[in-house]
Amino acid sequence: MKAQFDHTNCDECPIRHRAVCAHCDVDELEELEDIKYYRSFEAGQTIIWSGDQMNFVGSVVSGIASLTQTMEDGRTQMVGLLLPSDFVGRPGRDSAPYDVQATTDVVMCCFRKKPFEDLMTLTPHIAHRLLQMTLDELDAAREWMLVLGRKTAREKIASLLSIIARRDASVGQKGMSGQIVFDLPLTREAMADYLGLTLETVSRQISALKRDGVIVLEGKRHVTIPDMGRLMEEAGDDSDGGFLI
Amino acid sequence: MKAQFDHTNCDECPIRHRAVCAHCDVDELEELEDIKYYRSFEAGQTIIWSGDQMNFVGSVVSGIASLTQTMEDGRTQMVGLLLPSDFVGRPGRDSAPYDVQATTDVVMCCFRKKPFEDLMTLTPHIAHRLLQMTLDELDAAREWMLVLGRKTAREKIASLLSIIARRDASVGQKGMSGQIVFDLPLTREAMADYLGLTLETVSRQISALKRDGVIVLEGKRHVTIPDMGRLMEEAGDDSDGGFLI
DNA sequence: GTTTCCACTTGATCTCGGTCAAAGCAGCCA
DNA sequence: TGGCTGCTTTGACCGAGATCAAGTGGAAAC
Repeated sequence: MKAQFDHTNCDECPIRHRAVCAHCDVDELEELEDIKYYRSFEAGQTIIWSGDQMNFVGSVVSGIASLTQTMEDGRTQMVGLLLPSDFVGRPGRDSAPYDVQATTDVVMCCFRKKPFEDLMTLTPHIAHRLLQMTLDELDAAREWMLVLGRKTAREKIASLLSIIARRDASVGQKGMSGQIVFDLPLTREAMADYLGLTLETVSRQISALKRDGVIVLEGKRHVTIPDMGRLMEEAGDDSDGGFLI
Repeated sequence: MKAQFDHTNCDECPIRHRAVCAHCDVDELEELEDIKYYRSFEAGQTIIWSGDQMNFVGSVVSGIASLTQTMEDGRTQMVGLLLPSDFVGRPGRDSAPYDVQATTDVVMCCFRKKPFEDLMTLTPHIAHRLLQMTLDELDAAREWMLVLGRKTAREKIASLLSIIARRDASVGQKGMSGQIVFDLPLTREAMADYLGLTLETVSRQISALKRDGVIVLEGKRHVTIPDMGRLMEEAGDDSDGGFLI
């Protein structure tokens, strides 16, 4: 598992064009290459515990990780979904503010924090890129606040499906009837934790969307979206939201 | 109103030690001073409309502003509260992702975006400080996701009160019985928009907290917290949360 | 083959917060 | 002084989603 990424050159990296190292020039990339190493995690494993010292930062290369906060009585809220190319860690901070968990098997490209921070002060490209990525995350978090605070259960499910579709999907039949097909990377419980619902409600609403023809389910995880516009309407988003079919 | 800040030197600025310009050295500060200007807004005024071109960035000097997202059918969610020293704007972005509104009368210290961005590429202090502030905002947004997704109405109110208390309060009687006293800067409706509730529910829960002695109200806005620990328990936060009385 | 397990579905009931409606209350203008 | 106007409180009722409780189905284990 680990070997499949070891010794990979950065310019062959599948996520490089979206990750923090995008737009780095050749010598910057070499510096990064010197301090990087890969780590693998199995589904369910906790990558970082809330409050832990974090001695590395890095990017998700494959798989899905999640950021979760938990109250003493066990109520949990997922506060972020990390897909390939997303950045993990806070340069300049010592301890993690929430748990990071591997939702599926995950491979990460890691940098020890100190050398990375040093590099960041020297290479404005990286600092700039990191600021842009952080601003994107902030926008995503705030968009999610609207979902959590004001949307109905059905709208929440539709919102989650369209977010996953947007980042994770492959287009099936091309052309005008461009269906979107993907596998849900989350259990019903994980979806519930992301959406601020119970898993029963998630299940019921998915059944309802299926009954109404908004989605097509094969098995429990394989989803087809016959009409992305319809799904976005169900999500309550402005008609297009910059989404490209 | 405007005149009271015009021509002020940065090193006399009341919010300077917390704002984006903190830790700048003298010549950096002079550069900022060259491109800064003040703008005032009245309570209720919209500072930036969602989707607008943003040609400036800046810091809140006094007053309170809020970031809000609105759905087509009118449901609105406040996604951020900007207190003095908080930064407004996204270097490197053209259009605003949400409305910025003056909740009270607001004075802002603005910089035209282009010169600020240029300055940022030259002065690592500012870029670094901005990244740190953005990471703080991200943490705050994610903490709020837990509030929106998993807390009860009573816990939501208690959470909001303790956040305002933390940043906005003055300590009354010093010593062991350190009461905390402040004026609510938000209407019941604005609180509801922040908490994902209706204004009626906000009103009822405030009445309940008052009845139970968690808070003391004089009039509708003046709040005394006799026991901050008690309030934080009601908010469902971990006992101390790093809060210092 | 069948047992077990786990993720999921479905049903019955309850409850918290939303909705609708009516006052209360302070500041403001005439 | 009196009536507006806008913010707030309070009450009565309702419903979306939570809770509690079976039941289903498919894949791995024996």
